[in-house]
Amino acid sequence: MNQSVWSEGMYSSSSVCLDGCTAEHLSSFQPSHSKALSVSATFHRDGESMKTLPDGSYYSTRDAASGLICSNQLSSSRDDTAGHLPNPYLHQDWNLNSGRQAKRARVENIIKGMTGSPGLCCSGVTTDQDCVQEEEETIEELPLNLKHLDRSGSSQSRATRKQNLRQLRTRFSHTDERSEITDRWKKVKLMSYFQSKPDRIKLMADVLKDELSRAVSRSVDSIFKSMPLLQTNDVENVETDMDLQSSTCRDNKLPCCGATEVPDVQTEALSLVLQKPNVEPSNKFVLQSRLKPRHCPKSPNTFSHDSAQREDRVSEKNHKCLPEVAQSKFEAFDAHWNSVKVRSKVNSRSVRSPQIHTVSADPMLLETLCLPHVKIESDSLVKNNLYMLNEGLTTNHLKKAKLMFFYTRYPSSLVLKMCFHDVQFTRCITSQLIKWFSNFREFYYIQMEKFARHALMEGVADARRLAVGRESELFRALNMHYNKANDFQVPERFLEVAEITLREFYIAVSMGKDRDPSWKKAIYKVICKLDSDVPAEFKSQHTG
DNA sequence: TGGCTTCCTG
DNA sequence: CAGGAAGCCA
Repeated sequence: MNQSVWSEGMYSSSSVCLDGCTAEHLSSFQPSHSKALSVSATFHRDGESMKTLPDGSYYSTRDAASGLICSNQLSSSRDDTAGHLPNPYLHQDWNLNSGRQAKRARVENIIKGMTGSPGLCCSGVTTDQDCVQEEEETIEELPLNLKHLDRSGSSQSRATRKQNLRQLRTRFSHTDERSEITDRWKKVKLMSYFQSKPDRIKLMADVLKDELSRAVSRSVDSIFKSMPLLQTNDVENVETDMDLQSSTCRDNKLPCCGATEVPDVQTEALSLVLQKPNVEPSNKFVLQSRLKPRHCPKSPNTFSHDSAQREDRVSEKNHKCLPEVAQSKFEAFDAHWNSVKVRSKVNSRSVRSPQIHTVSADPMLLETLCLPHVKIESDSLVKNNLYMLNEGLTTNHLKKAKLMFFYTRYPSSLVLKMCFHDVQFTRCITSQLIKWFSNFREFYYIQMEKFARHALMEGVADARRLAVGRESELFRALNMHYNKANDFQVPERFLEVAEITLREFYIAVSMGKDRDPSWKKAIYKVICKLDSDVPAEFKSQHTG
């Protein structure tokens, strides 16, 4: 469908171009007030102009010499060969070239379709006599005090007609929909009575345009109101995954991501959702969706009351292993260590967005509505939906990998594939995951060495006095790195492994093994044997 | 030789 | 966290 149909301007325009739509599209595109107001629309199939009927069926205009007026013909097809003055408010279906009677018949048919009143309209080709008779009948319905008015229909100026139309629009814009339509058409009939026949036709056409615009506008509104898929969850996903990253292509220098680096994360993410055509940035619908507040409940803290009590006990134990005096000194040591050992990390690198194959949560609806730009926008909003297949790793995957580290420091490729089966595994994806765990280990061992040296400096004489509890500084540092949100219950086994690692480092440093450049390898050998199985939850269907 | 790991750097 | 170099190992 022509995008202009959905632009702001459509609400005040009668131009309803449905080119590109199929009959199926239109059959579902029913105005919300179809009972009160039937709207015809035109689309094209194999070069043939098709028209819809109020009941949803459609037929070819080739076969129809008269009948429903094509809305876009109303607006775009104009031919003044009939000798009518051009009227910017009036565009008749001159293409059919059936003469004034046929034109009048079509107008009358529109009235029939919109009012549903058989008494108001002639079927098929109507003669002037028919319509004169109809007008006589209509006059009988007029209030008595109006009957005396001159019914010769002295021609009014077009300015007067416009004014009449404006008055109609103004006066009947806030009343009940159905009675409003009925009343409107009564007024139109009344107004038209005082005008010459050509002017009456023009007035009718003007009002028809107005009604058509109203109907389409209401239909669009109702359609948008009935689209739940672009609500909160999707917006939340957008915000969550704005900082998606995928360095996988860089690994192999493949252009698969098709991403040009831009400084702004959001810009990156949005630019990669799809190569969009020029989409109206002022699209009200998109704007509203983006502005919707996120109200996704944060995952509950999994720490139970029991575990909190246990932590309290552990906390006391840990305070014993790290003397209070050392607590204050540790900060100075930490600063010194960081300046000497820990390399400054530049983490401001903009994360990269993955290339994602997305399928809209409800593609059928969007396709049916012929809203290509809405579909594109919604694609950007539903990245985490059911049909997604990641070609890149997201921040959710990173978070999951960090949590996995609590169980396994040296995951095999098989384990990685089992835990990240929502990712299309390639060599570069595997490399990136392995690299992640390598980085995790690096941080882990750096922390271990730092705390081991600190303990040694503090005069801890026995490695058995070193313990790692949930309240220890070491654990806090690790937890901050791997479980920043602190919404994951770190397994007890990890604390045990961390304690073993700390003691290994302490022993190695205290024995002077660190003079050997490869002194850490022996520790690595020990630690790599302490991996646990990753829980089944990590291998379940959904990441995160 | 390819896969994996650590170390170093940004 | 990523990139790259270097080393180890089957």
